[in-house]
Amino acid sequence: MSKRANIYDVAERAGVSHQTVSRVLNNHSSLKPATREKVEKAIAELHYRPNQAARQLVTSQSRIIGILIAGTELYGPWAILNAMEQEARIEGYSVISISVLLDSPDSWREGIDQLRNLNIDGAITIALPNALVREVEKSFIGTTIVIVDAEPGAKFDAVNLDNELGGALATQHLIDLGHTEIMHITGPVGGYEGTMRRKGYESAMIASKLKPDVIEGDWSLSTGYEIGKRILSRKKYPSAIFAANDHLAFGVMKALREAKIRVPEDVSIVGFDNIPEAHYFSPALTTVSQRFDQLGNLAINRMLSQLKESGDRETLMITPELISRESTQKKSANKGSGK
Amino acid sequence: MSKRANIYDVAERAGVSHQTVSRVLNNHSSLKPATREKVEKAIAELHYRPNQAARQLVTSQSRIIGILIAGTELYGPWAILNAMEQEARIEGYSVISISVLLDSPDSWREGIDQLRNLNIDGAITIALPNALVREVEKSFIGTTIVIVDAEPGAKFDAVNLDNELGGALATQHLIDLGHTEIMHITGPVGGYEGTMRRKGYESAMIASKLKPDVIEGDWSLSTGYEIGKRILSRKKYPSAIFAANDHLAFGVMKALREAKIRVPEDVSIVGFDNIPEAHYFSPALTTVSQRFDQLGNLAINRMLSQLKESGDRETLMITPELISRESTQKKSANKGSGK
DNA sequence: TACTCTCATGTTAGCGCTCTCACAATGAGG
DNA sequence: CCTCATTGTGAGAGCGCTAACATGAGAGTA
Repeated sequence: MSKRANIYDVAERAGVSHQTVSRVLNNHSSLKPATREKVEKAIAELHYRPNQAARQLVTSQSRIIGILIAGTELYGPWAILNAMEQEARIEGYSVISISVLLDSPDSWREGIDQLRNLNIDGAITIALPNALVREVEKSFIGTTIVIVDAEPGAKFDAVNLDNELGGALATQHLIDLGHTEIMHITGPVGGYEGTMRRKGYESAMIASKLKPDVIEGDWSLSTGYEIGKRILSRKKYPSAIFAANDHLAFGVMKALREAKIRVPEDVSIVGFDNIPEAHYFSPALTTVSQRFDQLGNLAINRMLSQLKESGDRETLMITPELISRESTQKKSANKGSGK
Repeated sequence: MSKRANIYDVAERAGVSHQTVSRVLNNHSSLKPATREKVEKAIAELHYRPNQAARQLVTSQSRIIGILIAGTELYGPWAILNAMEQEARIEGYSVISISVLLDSPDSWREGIDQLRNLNIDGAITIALPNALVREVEKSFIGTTIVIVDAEPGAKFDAVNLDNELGGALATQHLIDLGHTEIMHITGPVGGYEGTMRRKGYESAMIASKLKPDVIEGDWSLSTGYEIGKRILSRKKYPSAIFAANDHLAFGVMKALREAKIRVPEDVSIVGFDNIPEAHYFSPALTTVSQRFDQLGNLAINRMLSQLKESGDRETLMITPELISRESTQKKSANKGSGK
């Protein structure tokens, strides 16, 4: 195995010109079946693989999609990324993902820079804060962009979960169970998803003439725990809590547990995301389920169709679903509030 | 913004030859500072970025590392991958990850194929079944390979957690608490990590003259749950269980909870991995912690040093640590066994 | 039989870069 | 003032591929 074969080696072996080999490689029409077979035989014998760099150089497309992702601790982004990778592979594309720190603009710039140095055909952003999405839009002028789980801009395709609906669903579930003091713990401020979930919560509350009670969080387990403790230090605590994601809910539940407050008997809890652990938690977590895989697939499909026939901008929305488990129950008259 | 600038455009603007620009780009010595500055100014003004494809074509290296990963549901591989991406970025490398299905050799072939079509400088495998690792070794002859969390071969660098030690640590912890009937739920058969953890368990048991009691599992929550139910249907159940990962432990705990068997009062449970949720579970899970980030960093460092000065093969090992939480306690005489 | 027209294949140029080699300019030593 | 090393810069080739154009062999038509 001296050197990697190139297109001329194949051509020589097959007794044709290198151009004919290229035609076989790219599935051109007007090729005699016999010729094609000869070439394919030679390709197989030499274990020939086209050099992607050369191909990229001349076609100026890499069949690589760059993905900018934040919040590396979280299940959601990874699940989406994974779905994207699978879907892209089917279409012969690959995916390069760069993950940046949610709260470090320096790391944003660095990530964007690296992505720009790569020859990517398009960029997808997953769950980025609004400010970073704007940054990406500015940096990738001329590049196709698809935005996932972030504030849609008019200029780019976006694929989102209907976070507002999800927030409303969660809240309405608690209202339907008779709760009136329902607190909401938000995701990080400046993030699209959290903002929309909060909006859903607020409108559902107001629609039922209830007073919203919001405390700002982020997506982390530890913040959930901290906030749980903070809630307990109040004079009065709510009978139900809607946390903006499952991790926050887990954190809160730990704090409640430590204070011997029972879920769901004393406090009902709803999460958001339906991460795999939610079903197995004790008590099993009522949550809003989102199809991460679907989100990923849709995003890739949008990207590829933009790449092929750059059509109109679209914002797709997928619909969340409430999964009712053990962590929520009807409010009982004698419980839920006061210390 | 008509077209992307190339090296000649920069050269013209700076009043030098393209070759001098190339030298600036590649940090050659023997360049007058004044010349360098002129060129850098032109680069900035034109927003010039070198075309990677052209560079790859001539240098025949892409500065991209391909990563083959399995078990997409799991926290561990993603955490490792994430660490790798960060570390690679520091060195100016990028990472392309391909994830394959643990139990589908078809998907293995496909993943390997895609990776081979890419111009990667090296390949890293994460947590693959032994059979797949062998497959990778065969397919990437001539390519630098680093194996993470899998059976080390003599021919390649490997970076592993000391899984055997981890298994022993977990088991010994239970033995130290006075347990004698300690069951182990393994990871998937044919996987390196699970096998080694089991080995650690078995030697610890035998060293204490206890009889190993093993049931084969995989890495999933649902399998943990199924096995939990199966254990309960026995005449006698153990007073302690060591599950090969945290997800299995969570599953088992749910099954126990449903049967009103208390953890840790009736049964102590130890997991493995220390996923973020472990600390927040109810009861908080005693587990064996592994530094996924460290694993990822080491792997990238091995890879890069191989790429630079292909030295000797090494197998690195990192050390796990037992994290004792609420799910384990001293065996009390009157409990733990029988229905 | 000459003339188009199609199909199948070959020839050539060039994508943007790095590498090798050649050469000009500078300065030290005789 | 000439030689010779040393340093800085330029010219040209070529990496492996695709796209555009060129060519030749048959088939179809008058």
